[in-house]
Amino acid sequence: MPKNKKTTPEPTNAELEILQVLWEHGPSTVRQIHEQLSHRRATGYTTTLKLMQIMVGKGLLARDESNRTHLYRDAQTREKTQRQLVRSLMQRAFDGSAAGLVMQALSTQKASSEDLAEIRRLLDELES
Amino acid sequence: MPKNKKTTPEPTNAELEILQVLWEHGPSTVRQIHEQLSHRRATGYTTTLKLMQIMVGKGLLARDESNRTHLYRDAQTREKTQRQLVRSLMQRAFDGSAAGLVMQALSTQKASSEDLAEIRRLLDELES
DNA sequence: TATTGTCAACGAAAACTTTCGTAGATTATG
DNA sequence: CATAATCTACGAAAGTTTTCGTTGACAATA
Repeated sequence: MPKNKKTTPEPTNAELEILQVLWEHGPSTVRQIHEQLSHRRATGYTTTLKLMQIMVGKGLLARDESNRTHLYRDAQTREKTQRQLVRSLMQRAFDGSAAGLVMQALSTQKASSEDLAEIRRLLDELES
Repeated sequence: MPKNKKTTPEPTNAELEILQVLWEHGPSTVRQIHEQLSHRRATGYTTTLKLMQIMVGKGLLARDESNRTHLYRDAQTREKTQRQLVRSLMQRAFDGSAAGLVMQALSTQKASSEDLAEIRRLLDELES
């Protein structure tokens, strides 16, 4: 009985870690997610399970229950989730300024020259 | 007896709202912050006060107690805090990719052509 | 079939964040 | 001076997130 909220809530930090694994590996079981997660953080299996159940409740994940071992996948596209997070940070810390955020991002960590080229291409698109 | 943590923790959402007001108006009293804040959210004066006291404890704010009415200011520069948040989001949702984050940010909201030009300048710098 | 292992479900504890009521001190006002 | 207003401090309640122990169902296997 999924909740019927208008908007999907933002994933919490722990939830995002699970999403990252799903983004990298595609639909997975709890066991698989937990396996990957345990390389980064030290939490129990049931913690991961519980989080994923909560995420289904929130509409962040969907699952296939046709087998005993459920298969989970992201309910939103990666891009949609990322956009939501970026928009949120932009509002909360950059007063809504995309340029401000972009500039901090670029000065924060060196992007590869391919990345920079791709950003240029995007700029060209946006200006046309 | 201030804590002596090596790194300043990330501001929470409510804390970030307070920082935004400080960024806009400069060093302020609790009353002033609360006044500004009340335009966006509905919380009591003591809530704002308590948050700001916690923020001092965390090292997010500093205060001048020489007068009865304390004067608060940000303990980190705006840019430092923003970079910290951007870096965190980059890690948590973009697998450390600055380019990925930048591209979502640019496609999220139209930046002005001056902004775009400024970003180009930054790209030029980064490539040299 | 009996034992062992894996799974989902549940609930509650622990940790963290946000809220505000109350108290005591200081300053302003009548 | 007495009263009211304003401020900091404190602590605890309410809300949210993260953690994990335990249980019962099912499956693999000896």
